[in-house]
Amino acid sequence: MVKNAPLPISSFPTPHLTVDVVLLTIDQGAMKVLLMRRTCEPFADHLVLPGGFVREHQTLDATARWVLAEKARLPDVEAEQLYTFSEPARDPRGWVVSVAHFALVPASRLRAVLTDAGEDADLQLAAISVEPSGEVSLALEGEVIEPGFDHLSIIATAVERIRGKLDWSMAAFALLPPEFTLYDVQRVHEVILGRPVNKAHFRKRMLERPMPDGRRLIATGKFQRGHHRPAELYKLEEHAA
Amino acid sequence: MVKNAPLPISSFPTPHLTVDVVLLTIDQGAMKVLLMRRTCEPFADHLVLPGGFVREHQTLDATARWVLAEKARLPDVEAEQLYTFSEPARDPRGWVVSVAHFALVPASRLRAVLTDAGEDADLQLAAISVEPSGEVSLALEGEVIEPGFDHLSIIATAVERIRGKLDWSMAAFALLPPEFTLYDVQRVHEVILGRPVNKAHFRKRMLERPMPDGRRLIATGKFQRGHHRPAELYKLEEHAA
DNA sequence: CTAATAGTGTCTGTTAGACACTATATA
DNA sequence: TATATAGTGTCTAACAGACACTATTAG
Repeated sequence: MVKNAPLPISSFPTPHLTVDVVLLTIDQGAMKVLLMRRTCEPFADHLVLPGGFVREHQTLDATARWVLAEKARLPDVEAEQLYTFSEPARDPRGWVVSVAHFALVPASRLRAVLTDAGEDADLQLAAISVEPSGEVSLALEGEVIEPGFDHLSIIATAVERIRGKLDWSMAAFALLPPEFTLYDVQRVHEVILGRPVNKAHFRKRMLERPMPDGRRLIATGKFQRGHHRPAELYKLEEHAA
Repeated sequence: MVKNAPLPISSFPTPHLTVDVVLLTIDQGAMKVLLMRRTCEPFADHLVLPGGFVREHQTLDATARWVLAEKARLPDVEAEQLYTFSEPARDPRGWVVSVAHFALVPASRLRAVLTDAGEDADLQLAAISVEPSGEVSLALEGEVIEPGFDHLSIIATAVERIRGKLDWSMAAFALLPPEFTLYDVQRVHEVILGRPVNKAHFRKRMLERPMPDGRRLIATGKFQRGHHRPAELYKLEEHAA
């Protein structure tokens, strides 16, 4: 695989390079990940992360966006690079290195895609369980499932990453609709961290401290009516631009 | 995107895959990075990060260790994966994707390698300056230098990463000899963070809190004699195994 | 009214920085 | 002695969790 640019770069074999995307959401009080059912070997009929080969003259980010748009039918979703997986045996077909990315989307938007696409798209939302030890497992309608390739490791890495950056990032808001109650935000944090957080303190902190990008939470004056006392809806301040 | 088992995987071109290593150290009160002088085009005579192609049946970690051992003459140094750089124009020779790693080593050990190898090895230690804005620049003996390829971006990413994890990691100890004074540790933190830290509080925290791996700092009873009051030497507790 | 959820006030322990203080070596 | 560096004690502010309290809706 010698390049014809000024000089040959090297005579060694080159790997196939792919991007796999861990699309996380919070649905019914649980972290879930989008998987696709494979139709061919290897791992035919297994569920795997959506992914695709990196094309020449394309960046990894662009490939991740392409995967999200084409395979998950989610244009306009940003992905962040997670880790590059290179175990030689990770793909039985040969030498395939995968740059894992992760992305966050509100369950409402994902549900729309799933029902719109119907079942023919073979898109599934698997629930993620995280042991206190950090071990991760997946379940579909209560049944534990084993994803293909090394994709369980990739998902575990994504969970670890989002837990680590939750506090100083806007991650929670990427998982929520544009307007939300403070309890919604708290529940997102609790689900991701896998433990309860202090209500009074959490609310104070969210309202007093601006987000990493400088924006604050502002009350909309609107209320979410439920069976009991309505909760006020908040939104992120507009971008200062 | 044909995926017939077992081969071929895809008919698209595949990229060259390399590993570049950001080897950081603290020397004379400054963060420094190990660079090598290139002898051929492109960027002939420029300084660049040590790196190498990933071979088939090798992991990225193994490649990073190989680069450290062969190019920097530092066997037994561990590298951590940093970020994968994929800008199509980053290498004028063609499509080269690089998985950047970073590693930490005490200046004493690096100095030994540099003097031992002599200047024929073309290894250089460049000082890293970090603006409050986060912008990074390199200097060699006071002269600002521009490394080849996108390696300045890679170094900036490494600085950002080590700043972020300094507090909860053992990073400082990888940059120090086995025995050190508490001031040594404080100075490492100050250089990396680019700001002073509180002496009394820093010492208390270092002595009271175990490291992430559970080990504590223990006094050796030995003292480093200088021009004034000697400072006690500490070391990391032995591994519990 | 009660039940249930929304939201607040107050206490307490921990962490961090400021800053002044003591301690001990060399010269 | 002076001086520079090593190391500590104390105050204060910010932060986080515990927990009880008030507030407002549906029914």
